[in-house]
Amino acid sequence: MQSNQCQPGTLAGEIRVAANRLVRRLRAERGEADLPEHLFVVLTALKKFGPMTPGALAELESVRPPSMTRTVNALSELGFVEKTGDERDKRQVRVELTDRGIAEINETRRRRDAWLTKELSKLGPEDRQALASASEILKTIAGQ
Amino acid sequence: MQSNQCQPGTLAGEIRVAANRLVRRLRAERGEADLPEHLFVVLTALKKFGPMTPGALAELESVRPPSMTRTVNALSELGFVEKTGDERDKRQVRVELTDRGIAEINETRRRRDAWLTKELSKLGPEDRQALASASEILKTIAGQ
DNA sequence: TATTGTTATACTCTATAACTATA
DNA sequence: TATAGTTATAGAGTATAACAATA
Repeated sequence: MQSNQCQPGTLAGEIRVAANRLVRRLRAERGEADLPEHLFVVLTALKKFGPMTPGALAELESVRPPSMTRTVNALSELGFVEKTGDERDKRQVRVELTDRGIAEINETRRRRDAWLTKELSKLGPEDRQALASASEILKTIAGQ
Repeated sequence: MQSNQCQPGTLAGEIRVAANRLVRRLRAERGEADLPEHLFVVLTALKKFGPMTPGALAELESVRPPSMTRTVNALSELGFVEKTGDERDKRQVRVELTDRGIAEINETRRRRDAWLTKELSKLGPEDRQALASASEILKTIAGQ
């Protein structure tokens, strides 16, 4: 059932379809109060890696700089990040999590993954392990 | 390294971030000539399941009926599907692959996954197996 | 009345091109 | 000149609301 998908070409299509379908489903399941995905991933990136420039965030998330400018501004208006100028290179901007941003990550995490968490709880440990491994692999591939 | 992601809650976040990042990356890698993802997945669904109504396609892909109407019309204008009225229930529409649509699937598959296929070829068999398993699991979860 | 699908309209997220400020 | 970021504008894909046709 799975062995015939181990050729790289076929597998690529399977992965692409699965990822796109999941993203659409997650959007449909997301509650009104939840932060949109592209905002939330920036908060988690800042928590994981510390303060970053908009350019670095754009590269990490595979979007163009103007898109990240809008994302960062939206987070700033919500009070979840703070933009400060770099002293040494005044072209650069430092984007930093605020206390409210950190709190938002923690509160949101519990709420927003409710549907997917429930689905995952129905799986056996082997399936969960496969998903954990796959997540790591895909994040690495997508971030190159 | 992976065992700490096997709690359903944490894992949900990992999967969500990975899926969204991959979708963005695939969009960035996609060539000009390639069919957009939401059009392509409908062609593959019709190939796999045979002729379907727009409503069934919308449910399968987790989009709303008006969105699927636009998708099906775009495919119809490209000559890849044909819409015919149901004889017995004249409200319903039957969406069917054309020969050109079938050819498009085959031609496109080879082209469009080039980048991801190349990345997957660098992986070992265990990683590929994990991705194959994960794709199946995620498609099932997202399709419910 | 309920169901299937469409049209009209608007929102979200992204991109490219052009611009400003700094190095 | 080159780089970091922003502003202006447009395109793609989705949604909700209102509508038409049929059951």
